[in-house]
Amino acid sequence: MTDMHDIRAIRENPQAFDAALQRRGLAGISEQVLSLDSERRARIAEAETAQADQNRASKEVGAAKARGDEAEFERLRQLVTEKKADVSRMQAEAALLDNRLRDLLMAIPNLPLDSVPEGVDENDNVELHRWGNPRNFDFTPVEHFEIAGVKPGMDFETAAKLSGSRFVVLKGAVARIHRALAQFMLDLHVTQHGLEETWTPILVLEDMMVGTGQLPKFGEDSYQTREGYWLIPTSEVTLTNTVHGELVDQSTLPRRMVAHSQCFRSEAGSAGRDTTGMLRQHQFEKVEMVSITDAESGLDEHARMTRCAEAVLEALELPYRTMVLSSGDMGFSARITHDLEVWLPGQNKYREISSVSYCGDFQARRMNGRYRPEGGGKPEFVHTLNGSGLAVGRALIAVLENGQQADGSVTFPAALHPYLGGATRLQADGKLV
RNA sequence: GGAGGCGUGGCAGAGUGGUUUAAUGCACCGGUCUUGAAAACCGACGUGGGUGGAAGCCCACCGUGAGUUCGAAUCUCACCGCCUCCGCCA
Repeated sequence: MTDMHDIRAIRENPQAFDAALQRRGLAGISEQVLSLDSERRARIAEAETAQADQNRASKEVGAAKARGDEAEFERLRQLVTEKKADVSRMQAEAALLDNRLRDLLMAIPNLPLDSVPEGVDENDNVELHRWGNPRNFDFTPVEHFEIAGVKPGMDFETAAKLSGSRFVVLKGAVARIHRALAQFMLDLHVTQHGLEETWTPILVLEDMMVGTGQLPKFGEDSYQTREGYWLIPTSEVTLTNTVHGELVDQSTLPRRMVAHSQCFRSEAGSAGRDTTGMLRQHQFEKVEMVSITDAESGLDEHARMTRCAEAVLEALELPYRTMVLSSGDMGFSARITHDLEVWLPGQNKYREISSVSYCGDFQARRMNGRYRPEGGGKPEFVHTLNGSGLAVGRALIAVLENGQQADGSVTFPAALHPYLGGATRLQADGKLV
């Protein structure tokens, strides 16, 4: 079976496994895992012994038939039939236990690294550093959807008519700024950070959602089509699963990719949260980075990817702080996560705009993505990382709120000017100039 | 939507009921040769699981799962995925 977790590691050090889960606020489960595991192995051993007997008898049957010994042939035939029943029964028992173990392990999240701060939720996240200083406003800054120049281009009413709540229609200048942001980010990562521009499907087979960890546990958070396709909640799903079932040469690592895609989330557990504005939508755009690396360079790659995301905010002159998530606030597949929180003057707080996670071999195990070490040797699981660079809708919010002026206009960071046809600001009447 | 085809090791590709312990080639690895390299030659070379100090031994795996059979990569059925042609369509 393909292990979702390293069963050998759990056998060798069940305390460490439980301790890691407890840091996530989960009960220790190694006892249950190991009892299933040892039971399963016992059944396997029995089944294999019986199978070996059957195989031996089967071979002798052929020989007896060949030399015309009918009596011996009949006797052995009988024996094989009996053994076969034994094997079949024992294998069924083993398979049952194997499936139960698999189901159990499938639902267990990745283990936090030791460096992850202990905590139960976002209040225990630890700030690593800040960049930039929030502006001093000589007026009271408002939220993005309240800015005079933004209002004509951000239409929640029409979107609600078309699609219900948590959707938006962007028009005119606002739509263009949104597009400009995505293009700018993509260009930055491709030309400055060496990531490979990638365009992927946004409908995927169920297996891919299992591979990155959305399934089987979090099906409620995503959308599925009548045909069985899943709409990706992030292009982490497609980019990471490019190595699904693959055995690649180590020399091709690291593989650094970036994609700009639509993302779809049902926000099932977010009722009542961020209901105004376009902070939390069912459909949004994101520029996503993914790295496929080997076991040795995973953590260095994490630092690098975090820098790639930070660089976007710095280029856009948006004040932010970099957090390391506490053990209780991390996502299912992550071993460690850096969140970038951008300053939103309208809310007077820092809000998540990027999340950069190192997943170790967790996702690779689920999708059986491996590499052949240089110089030969046994295949090893790749290590995977993903990070937003950045969420486009939230970047739009940040640019609008941080650039807002007393008269309801918005000034843009210089990096964006070329992407806006040279425009430097959004007037209070909604026009770009 | 209609019709047909295909799924074998990292890759390519044999194999249609029993010496398949899965041929062969390429790639990778070790070596010989060479000033060095290439070529050539020699050798090793699938994945997972169980067991065991170790060497080893055993089991499974030819998309997945059932079935037929003394015996299945090979036959049957279902499912999954891929491809081609036609139709429709950005």
